[in-house]
Amino acid sequence: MPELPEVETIRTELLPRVLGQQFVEINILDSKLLQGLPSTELQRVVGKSVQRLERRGKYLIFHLSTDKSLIIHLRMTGNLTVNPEIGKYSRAFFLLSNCTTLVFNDKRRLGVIYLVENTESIVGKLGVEPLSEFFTQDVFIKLMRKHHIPIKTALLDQNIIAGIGNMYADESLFDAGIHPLVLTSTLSRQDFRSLFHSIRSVLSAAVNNKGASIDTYVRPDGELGSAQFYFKVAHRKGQPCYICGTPIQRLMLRGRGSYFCPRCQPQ
DNA sequence: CTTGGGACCTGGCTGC
DNA sequence: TGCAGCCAGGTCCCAA
Repeated sequence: MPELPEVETIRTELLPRVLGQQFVEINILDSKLLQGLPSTELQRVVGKSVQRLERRGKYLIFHLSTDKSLIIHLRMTGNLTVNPEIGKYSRAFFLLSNCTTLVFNDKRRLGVIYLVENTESIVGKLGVEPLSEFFTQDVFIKLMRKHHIPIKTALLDQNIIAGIGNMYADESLFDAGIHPLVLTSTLSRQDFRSLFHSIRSVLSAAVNNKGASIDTYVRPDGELGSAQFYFKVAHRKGQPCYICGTPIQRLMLRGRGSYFCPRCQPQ
């Protein structure tokens, strides 16, 4: 699933292909993508160029040479590729002035495209960027201590920290040796310090590995990411923990599967 | 404030 | 071989 490392990889690899380029042609194959925005509105982007490509949480923001910005969220199964064939799951494609074709593919049709004047109307509620300078130990501890909820629920709340999804929440908690159900209010300062460093190292390692190609995620050029090869708990139910050999378990938390080692992450 | 559930969505899997 | 039923999880929404 596209989480922060996947969206960041897409951003950096797309950047040289789209920066400064004009939209020449826009084709929406699945109008559901636009969430009710008339397709004709989106056509007004034709002739505008990409001034800046930004990631905020799991959102990708195309700042254009107009007062509107194009925002894409890939949700569960979306990806963005350049110059591929238009396939069964292609929902939209964009032709750019350098002849790059940008294709939005999405098997499960949950991905969305917004066109807005004020990007804050979409991303304004998002919490702190975990790889930014604004995310410090003290900020993290203050944010966590405001809540009394299971730590994994807190990590998944995009309005607290932006960009962590199910896979990297599990990996971070394993790295810090913290059980996903432990309440934020019962964790020690040392627990938070440890988890803070785990979040940063898990996310930055995954960015360096170009994201995790589980299910439908591919990089813009079609290549796979390799972060999945380094997963220690995510999607490893029943397999032995690399540290202690105990079989990895899975529990349900707010309708999401949570993978953890019952021995390394005691409750 | 928090929790739990449902909705969206469909490919892929299981089991009969 | 077919088909029903369930699962995957990012985000939003509603009821309790």
